[in-house]
Amino acid sequence: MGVSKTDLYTEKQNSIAILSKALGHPARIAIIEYLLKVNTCICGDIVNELPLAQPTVSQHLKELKNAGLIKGSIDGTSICYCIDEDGFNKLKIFFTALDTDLEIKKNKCC
Amino acid sequence: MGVSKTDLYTEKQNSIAILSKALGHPARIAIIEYLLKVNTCICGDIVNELPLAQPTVSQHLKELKNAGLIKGSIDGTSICYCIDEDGFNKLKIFFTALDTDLEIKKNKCC
DNA sequence: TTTATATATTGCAATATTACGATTAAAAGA
DNA sequence: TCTTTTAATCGTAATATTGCAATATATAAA
Repeated sequence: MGVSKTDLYTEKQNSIAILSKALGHPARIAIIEYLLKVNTCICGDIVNELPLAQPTVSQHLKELKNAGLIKGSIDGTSICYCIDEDGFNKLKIFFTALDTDLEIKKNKCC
Repeated sequence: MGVSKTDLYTEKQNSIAILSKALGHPARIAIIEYLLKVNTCICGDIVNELPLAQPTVSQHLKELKNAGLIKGSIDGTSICYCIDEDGFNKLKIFFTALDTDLEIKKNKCC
């Protein structure tokens, strides 16, 4: 099928999955790392940075934006992109709780 | 194409992307959450827990195992699964560094 | 107004993912 | 040995993703 039954899971499960999925491509990790380094940049900067064509970069930016991991604001003919803390905070909360759980339980395995 | 050019990115970028991608489906988040709750379980337990058929669950388990997020060991006719800390530690390191970066720079946006 | 610049959108081909029925494999018990 | 139990694998259909050329859009500059 290729389609996931999102209505069968909790809102939190879907939310974490959407955020994780957006980070599930090396180009998008590269974009995030670049944005962390330069704080803000325009699409063209990323096109110069990555070995991908402009439409492909634009598509990756769209996915990161839809997931809530980056923000973009119009600045003349270009668009200024930066990290969106909201998305990363949600992930941080999830992984922190997960990590606490693992430490308490000392990760009992089989 | 549908294929990502993994050789064009750093090992770290690919590694984080693979781990994130594995978490990019609500069923797999549900499996992780369930494993955190019960520590260890067999495939059949997850089949009872999730609204998915046994082959589908088996496939999701395989992906989580390949990514290094869970471990499985043979126990008679069944297989005992548990969290693999190694994968989650890699993610933790990435997100912790990212978070430190954001706090230092106070996330300067456009 | 025309032209240049920057980015988004469209359309398409190649490939990957998701889901499940049917089947297989492997160990345990009768 | 035969049967049951448990989980993996195979095959397949439906859908999603990735990447790019071509095109569209929108603002700025000349």
